[in-house]
Amino acid sequence: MPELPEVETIATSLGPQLVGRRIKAIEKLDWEKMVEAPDLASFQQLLPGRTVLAVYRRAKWLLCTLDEAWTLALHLRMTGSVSVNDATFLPDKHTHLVLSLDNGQNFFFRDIRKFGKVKLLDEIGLTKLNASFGPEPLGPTFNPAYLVTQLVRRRGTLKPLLLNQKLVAGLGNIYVDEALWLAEIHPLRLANSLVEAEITQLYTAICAVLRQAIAQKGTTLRDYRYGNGQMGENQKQLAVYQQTGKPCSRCETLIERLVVAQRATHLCPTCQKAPNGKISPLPATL
DNA sequence: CATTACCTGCAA
DNA sequence: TTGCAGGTAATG
Repeated sequence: MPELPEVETIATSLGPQLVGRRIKAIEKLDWEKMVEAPDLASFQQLLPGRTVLAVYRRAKWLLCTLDEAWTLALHLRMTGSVSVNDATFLPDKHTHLVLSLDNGQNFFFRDIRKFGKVKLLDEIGLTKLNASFGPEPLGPTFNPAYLVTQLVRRRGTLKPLLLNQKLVAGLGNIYVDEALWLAEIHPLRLANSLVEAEITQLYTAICAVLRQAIAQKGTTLRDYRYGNGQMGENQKQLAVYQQTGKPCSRCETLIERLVVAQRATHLCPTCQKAPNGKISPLPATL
């Protein structure tokens, strides 16, 4: 579910609820496979007693800086959500991790599909996690020049590359489709076929869709919530994602759905001209 | 590069 | 009943 804007929104709302709190105990942990590191016994031994110093996001990871140089890292994957609740609120069957806090509240990690992951990282683990991702798209090292150097030397289809967290961190299926529509670029274009002007346009579009989505507190399609169960608003702004059959807001052509890299992909076939050799000849205007 | 696996719930 | 879902790792 959550991509960069959703995890960013969650981190922002979670910070005031967690920073300064001490974790008293692990009250529930009934899906042990979600603990990726360290081993389960160490996780259970090390976490109680830690104090939360900061909450932030890197890529799609939600990171809680703890004392003694530990970091609690959570990945929500498709259906994960977190919340902080009064002690009277009991976890349901999908809530697989509950941490009691020193103010009497409980931190919940709920995940219907059980794809979510939690790790307790030392400084080396955190460094390795950071190194496994490309630049933050809204940070200083992601810029048109970087995108040019990355795309010109890569073969392969554009959309899967944009989903690759090593190229740029935090994009997922929603925002890749939205950015490609905004940039008027077809998802099946080969990465090394883009000219510089298109790459600059793509860069601008990626930043724009992410900034708008953050301003809208994320896209709630089904499960995503932030804060006290609130829904995002960005689903009202989607141009193509899950808009199959509706008219394009730029040209009125009906939005189409296809499958690219095994992922549902939405586009305007008029605005986003078909790539050479894949669907139809590339118009000379490109 | 494509396919499969990991899981559950929901809509068609 | 089938297909589909915001993600990613593992496997041919």
